[in-house]
Amino acid sequence: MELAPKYNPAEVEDKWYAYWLENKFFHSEPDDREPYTIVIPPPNVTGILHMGHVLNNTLNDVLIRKARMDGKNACWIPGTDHASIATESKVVAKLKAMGIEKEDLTREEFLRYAWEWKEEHGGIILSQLRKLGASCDWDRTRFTMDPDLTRAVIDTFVYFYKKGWIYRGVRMVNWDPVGLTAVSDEEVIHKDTRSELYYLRYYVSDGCGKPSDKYIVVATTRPETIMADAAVSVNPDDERYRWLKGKKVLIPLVNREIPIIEDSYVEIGFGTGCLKVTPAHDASDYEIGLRHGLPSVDIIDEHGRLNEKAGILVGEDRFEARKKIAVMLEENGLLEKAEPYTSPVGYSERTNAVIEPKLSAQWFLRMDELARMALDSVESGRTKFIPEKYRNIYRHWMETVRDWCISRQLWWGQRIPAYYLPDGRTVVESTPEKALEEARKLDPSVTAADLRQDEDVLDTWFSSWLWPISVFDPEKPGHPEHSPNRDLAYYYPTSDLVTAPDIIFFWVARMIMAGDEFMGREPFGNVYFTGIVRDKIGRKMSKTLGNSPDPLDLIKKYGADAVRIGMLLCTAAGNDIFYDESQIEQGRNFCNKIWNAYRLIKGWTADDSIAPPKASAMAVKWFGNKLSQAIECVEGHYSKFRISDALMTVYRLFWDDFCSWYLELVKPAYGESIDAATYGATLEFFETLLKMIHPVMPFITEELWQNMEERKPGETIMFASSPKPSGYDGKVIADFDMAEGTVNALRGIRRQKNLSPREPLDLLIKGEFPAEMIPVTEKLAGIGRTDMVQDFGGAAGVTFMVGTVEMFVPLAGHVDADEETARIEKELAYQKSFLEMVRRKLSNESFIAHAPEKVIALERKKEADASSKVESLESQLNALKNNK
RNA sequence: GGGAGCGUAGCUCAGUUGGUUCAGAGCGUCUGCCCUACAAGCAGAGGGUCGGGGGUUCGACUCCCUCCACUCCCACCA
Repeated sequence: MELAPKYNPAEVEDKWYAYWLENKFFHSEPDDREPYTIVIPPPNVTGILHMGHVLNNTLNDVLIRKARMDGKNACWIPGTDHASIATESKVVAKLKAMGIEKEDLTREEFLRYAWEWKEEHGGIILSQLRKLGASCDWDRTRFTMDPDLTRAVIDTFVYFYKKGWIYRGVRMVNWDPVGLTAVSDEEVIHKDTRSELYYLRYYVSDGCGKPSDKYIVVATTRPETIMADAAVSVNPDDERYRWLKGKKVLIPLVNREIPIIEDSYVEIGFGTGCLKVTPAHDASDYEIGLRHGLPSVDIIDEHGRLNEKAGILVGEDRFEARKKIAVMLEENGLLEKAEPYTSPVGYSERTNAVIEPKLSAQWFLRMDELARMALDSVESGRTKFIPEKYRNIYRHWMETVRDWCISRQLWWGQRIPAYYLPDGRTVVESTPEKALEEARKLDPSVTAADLRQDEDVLDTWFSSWLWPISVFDPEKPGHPEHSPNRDLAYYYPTSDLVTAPDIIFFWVARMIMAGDEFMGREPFGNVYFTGIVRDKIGRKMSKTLGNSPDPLDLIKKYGADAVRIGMLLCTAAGNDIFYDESQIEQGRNFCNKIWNAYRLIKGWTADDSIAPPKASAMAVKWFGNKLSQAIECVEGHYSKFRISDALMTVYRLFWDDFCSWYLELVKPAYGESIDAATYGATLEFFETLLKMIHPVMPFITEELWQNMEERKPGETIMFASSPKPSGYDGKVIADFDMAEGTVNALRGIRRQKNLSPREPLDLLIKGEFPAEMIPVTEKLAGIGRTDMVQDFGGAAGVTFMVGTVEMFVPLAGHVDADEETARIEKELAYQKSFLEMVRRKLSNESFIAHAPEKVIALERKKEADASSKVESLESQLNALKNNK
């Protein structure tokens, strides 16, 4: 088969992916090999592939393919997450477009639509991952709302409830007025936001609920909440307001009387030193309210609009109300001033709505014990973070974490298994039947119809945190005593987790907690944190900015291998990566380089009657050593998760050492055959290189590996064993470096003297040059004859040095004595000053006294080398003068 | 406001207990080449007083202090 001069990924990718699937190469079953397990960070079921997924899943795939070739039983569990809020809001939007309001539907009707939507759009992202080459065990695909995984979630809830760690209570929570649900602390993003700081006049009451002539000024960013004020607080040490003690003030506009209280929470120096206390709409005010027994008046409804209790501006959105009330205050002379002000405001992570602190009944999971165990697991090193800096972040979170609000006022998700008796008492059981049974123990007259199940569902992360356990054995969560099934026993704990740092608290920390609680050990050994993919100028990729390319377009244009390597080339763990299409181009170019190297090799005809030329024999010997050295280096990088370094090592090995040096050295003259021994070695090297590249570039390596020779059906490079280092002779590599240096110098001379590469030169060498490298330099530098000499004689030519070895090329008629003299003098000056520096160091008594032997010996060697160079350069100068 | 981290070539980054002729790599830039594997290529070149200042040391990109810049995480100053 004739190979095209350019690699065409489109022709090969689908073919090999289908082949891998057909043969179930990705599928894993427990056996007696060592397992290597990864669970995918499950993407949203309705999500589509973006560059962050590409980065993450490429890394996962590299690790899993590497492990597979290392002989481990590699298992990568794919799946998706039901993503409660995100999916529900998509479904709501879709229904709205169809003219259906969620409020008009029953829970069952809504869920029917939601499941329809999930069946239609769910899992698109998984099929996109296939285009990328992800070698997931698709037979094990999971969804967090699969019936048995849902069961695991419910059982977990029941378990913690019975343990006393889950409780329901009325608390100040983060309310998302767009998503219409409470969210956890982690789902609130604080952003500095520009607003106004309003200075309002609160008149002191005359004692009969009428304003006196005295007033105080209160600064607030939220004037629309004044109707919910329960007090105005000052600091007890604030001299300025001592006179206010025991007085009452009137809320502007509505003239309701509220007390002056004293609380040290109030900063004397901030604003006016007076704080309006609004317990229902501010978390810290709520605390103050509790301390002082103040009433809570909730004037904002679930949509963020003022309700009837506000008395004025009823039905207005909170931000509209703010503007309007500012005008009203102004008109009534109650607004002292308003100034621009920037302060942190909480936004919903999912809907980007401004969070409204709201008092409501929610379910919480106690974090203290779980956090303590999970902290220990990282502190002790049982779970390693890469890079390590995340340990600090993790520790800080664990030490300050508050109880986890796990209830959501949504329908899409796992419904909380709490059932209320008519008298308000609660039973928590995994099924309605069990609940009824328990309820009857409390009140024998209760019927199934009397029991009312809690309307809320659980936070999505309350199911995701079980992922590394439940994908293997859904029976286990909630049942620590249950003995693990075969899969769980074999695959758990998983090996490595690759994920983005922004879900370290949402997901990573909580998985560790669940692992500790139910399995008694952490769910993974290493957590590798990727960076965030940004565009060239550092902006986060986002749909609205339109700076995020569609990975599938890139794959179409450059090939999956190119996209993979392009993403990996510049990704140090934990560093954000600055995406630039040129990286993908570089990846494509590398594919092409591999392709063409193969075309060259394949074009040769081997002849076993030819003896290997000395240059080829040397090349084989050298590259064998070089290869082994590189393998060792790459293994080292992998073991430290330095993926881009591993990749770069292979890249340079292939491009520079293999293509530029090795292939050029063994390449037969045009039209001639290659000796069979060298040819065989070359194929072997090439195959080894393919194996090294395969984890990163699975498609092209499979294509070429299959093309190299007739493979048996069912054979694949995927299971070819990783190349192992076999030791190497540093001397051979160093000697070859010397030869490379010589070749480079000679090429320089040719260029400088404008000599054709075809015109053979003679080379005289004075000093220790490895004789076996002579064929190498001769072949690559076009040397006709090489002589080892004591003296260069007096002929005209160019003298140069490689390391400390002097070399000479006779070039009668090409030498410009003045030019040579200038060049040598320049070099001489440098060497002399270098020598002087070294000697100064060596004559420093302190240095001799303190420095270790090794360092001193090294300096002496430098001195010797430099002085021999000086000597040589000086004699070269003399020779030039004598020739004149 | 608290905490963490970073600052090395135009860009992205290496530099592994302070000591190799150590100031590096890839990409980009510039110069010259279509020499039958590859112009998605080949052969070369230029480019950094390692953020500033101080200190410890025989010796500092590396350790300490300080200042400056940037980034991230956490956070109830209205």
